[in-house]
Amino acid sequence: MGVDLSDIVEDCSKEISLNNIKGKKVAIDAYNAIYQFLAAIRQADGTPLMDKQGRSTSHLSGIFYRTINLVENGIIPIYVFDGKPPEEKTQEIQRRIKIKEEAEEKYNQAKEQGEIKSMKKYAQMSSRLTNNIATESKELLINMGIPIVNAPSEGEAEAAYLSQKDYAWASASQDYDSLLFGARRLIRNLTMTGKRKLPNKDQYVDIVPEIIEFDSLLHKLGITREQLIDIGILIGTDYNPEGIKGIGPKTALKIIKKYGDIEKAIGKEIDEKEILFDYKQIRQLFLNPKVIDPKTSLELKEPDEEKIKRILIDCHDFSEERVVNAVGRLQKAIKSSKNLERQTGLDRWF
DNA sequence: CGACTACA
DNA sequence: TGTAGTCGG
Repeated sequence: MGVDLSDIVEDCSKEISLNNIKGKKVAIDAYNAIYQFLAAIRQADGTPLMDKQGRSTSHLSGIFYRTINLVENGIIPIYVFDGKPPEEKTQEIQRRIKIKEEAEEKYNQAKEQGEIKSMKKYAQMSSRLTNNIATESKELLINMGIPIVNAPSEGEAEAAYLSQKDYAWASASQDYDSLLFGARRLIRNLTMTGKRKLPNKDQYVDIVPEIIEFDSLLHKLGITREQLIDIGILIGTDYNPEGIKGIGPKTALKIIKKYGDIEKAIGKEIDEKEILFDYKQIRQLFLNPKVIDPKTSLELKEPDEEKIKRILIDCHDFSEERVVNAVGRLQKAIKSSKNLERQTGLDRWF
């Protein structure tokens, strides 16, 4: 689940109103978003939304409606899809597969005992983002007129690159990895709806979008990007999920600030024998990830209403009324988004 | 998760 | 007009 920087980042994380993102392009980590939909859009017993053929449609519902909401709010989403993960991620990918298999097992047990709550919990944990789900999601987005980018490798890295090169104003993900990849801004909780249920509790909390600005984060912590990466490596990243035993975010920050980098802390607060990974190589994965330059500006396009209807209504049994209504909202929203862009573009000349 | 409905 | 509850696929 990426690098857990929450403890050292939270002081720098500021609430942001959707109004402040109006007219801006946001590179969305598509896998992160789709995974949330797959996990969350389910019935009480954990059954996902399905068409008549029993194929899951949770991802389509989630992408469709959330994207329209974003565009209605003047935000221009750019969905960034993962490519081939680096070799170094293999171990973490295997670990995740194992967790899902175990969750499936527990789901079956809960099902036998008719424990609805557990069924949902383990169904959520075992949700998988298949190639087919990614392909279907891309097809829907393209027909909605939403720009997508196929990352050559890590989506988070590509999203960070897009923000560095000004193809996007910010990147959006629940994970902090794009900060290690150098994203200029990271938006978390990029969603409209406020109240969310706390896991396992009958309590509700307000979920609001928040932003972390890369430069102010580094300034506030008094470190460089290289040092932030070293901190991440000590805590544990997708390339070394185990991190270093006994070192959490707070300790990692303290160590790196005191010694400067991992090398200089070895033999002091870090026992060399505890480093069971090639930290220099992992550093390079974050500093020089494989990315592509899209070369062309990423813009909204006119949606293809007929194609969207064919996908959602004909193929996946969505309600015609709902889809037609939503497509109408989307068309209108894209038009005003174009107007907004034209106006702010003109403003620069006056 | 987000749309939509029911109800104060 | 706001929100708790349920449905969607």
